[in-house]
Amino acid sequence: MGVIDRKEREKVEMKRQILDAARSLFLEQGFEKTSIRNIAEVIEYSAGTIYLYFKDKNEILFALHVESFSVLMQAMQAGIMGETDPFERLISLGKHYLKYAFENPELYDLMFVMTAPMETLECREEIWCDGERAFETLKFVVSDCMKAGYFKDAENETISVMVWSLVHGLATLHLRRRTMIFPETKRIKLLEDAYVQFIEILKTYKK
Amino acid sequence: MGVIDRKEREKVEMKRQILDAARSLFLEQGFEKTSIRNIAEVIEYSAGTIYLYFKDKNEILFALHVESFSVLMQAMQAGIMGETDPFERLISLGKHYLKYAFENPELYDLMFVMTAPMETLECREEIWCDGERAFETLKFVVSDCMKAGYFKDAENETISVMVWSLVHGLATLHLRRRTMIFPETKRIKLLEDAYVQFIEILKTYKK
DNA sequence: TGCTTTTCTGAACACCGTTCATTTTATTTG
DNA sequence: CAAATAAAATGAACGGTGTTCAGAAAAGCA
Repeated sequence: MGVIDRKEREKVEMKRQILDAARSLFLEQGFEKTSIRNIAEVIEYSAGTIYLYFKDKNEILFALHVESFSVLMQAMQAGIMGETDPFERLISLGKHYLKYAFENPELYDLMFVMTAPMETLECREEIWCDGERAFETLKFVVSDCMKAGYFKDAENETISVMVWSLVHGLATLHLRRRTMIFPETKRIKLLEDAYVQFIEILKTYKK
Repeated sequence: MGVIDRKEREKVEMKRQILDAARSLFLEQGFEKTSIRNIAEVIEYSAGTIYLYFKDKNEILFALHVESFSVLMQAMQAGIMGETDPFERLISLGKHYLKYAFENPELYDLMFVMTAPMETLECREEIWCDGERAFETLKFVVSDCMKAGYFKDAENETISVMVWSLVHGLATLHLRRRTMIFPETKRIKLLEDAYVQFIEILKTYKK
């Protein structure tokens, strides 16, 4: 029967509609202020229908989180491919990561700050594969840097966590409004400078 | 009239009761799951009464945020006073900051991650003084390090933002469950190693 | 066409933050 | 002390939330 195939397609299509509506509402008015009823209204279905396609609101967040990772991964890959020198690759990787965070604040939040998507994973007893893949990419680049003599003989994973923490820290301090203490016009510059400075210091730590 | 003095004391006392109840509920079951009605129940008043002492829920969060900063500032001061060498002070400052974050995850969240307290400030058109004071402390220590020849001739503020971002990144990646990708037994060690490694790299960046 | 299965709805539930008329309590005045 | 006034506390109500589920509507099959 081609019917069940079509039904399957329709189910996927409906999930798409829900996610598209959810994403657009989230980006427009934030997560907190977006309700299931809002999403239902946009796709012109009743609120109850949403629950035939997603277990709960967290599962919608989680699905968007997965989507967003594929975009970030592309950006990161672009960052790597644009350079040949290992250390330049690391610099570019970080820049692309930060660029993604600043250009997609709500999505970055979903991927690396909100606890809701992690709760979905935990109750499914699954692993955070998307995060792991992104981190593996970083480790890969760090590994090449080490082969080129950078980072003396530190542990790859230690260096990678350090780099990740730094860029994540820069991103979240800003996205969660803690750069309020700096003049508005200088905030971005200060964060960029801090990143450049960090890279500069890293560069000098060679064998 | 001694009456209005007493009334004033009673008002302060009531605010204390509310904040104590709120803090204990928050630490116990998180912010999201604590309602005004919950708080009211603990102090054995009706929910409406809370609003005679605090404008809204955000203002309660903000008050706790202020409280928490005074504890963090003490911890940071202790970190500085425990050492005499400028660079050792910086190391200790960071350690105490991280210790506070890991020992008081909910409060750290309130101080540096949640947007609610910042919104209270923004609609009051005030400055985030508490954050500023903490950052000034860091800048002070960095300044002493620079006088001792560290950080070549980088900008104090740039270095300070970098250090803050790194420790904040370490803290939030963990508190918001993004260290799930590492084996549970090694998470803390990895974060500590990353901090030590960062310090080690910083140390070598001298004039 | 009638029967079954799938899909969808919308009312209901138990919450939430917040407001406000009303009642209770405390203070001041005659 | 009693009456009048002022302050504090209540609890119902409002409009919202996520979520569930009996019953209605639509689709697929005989």
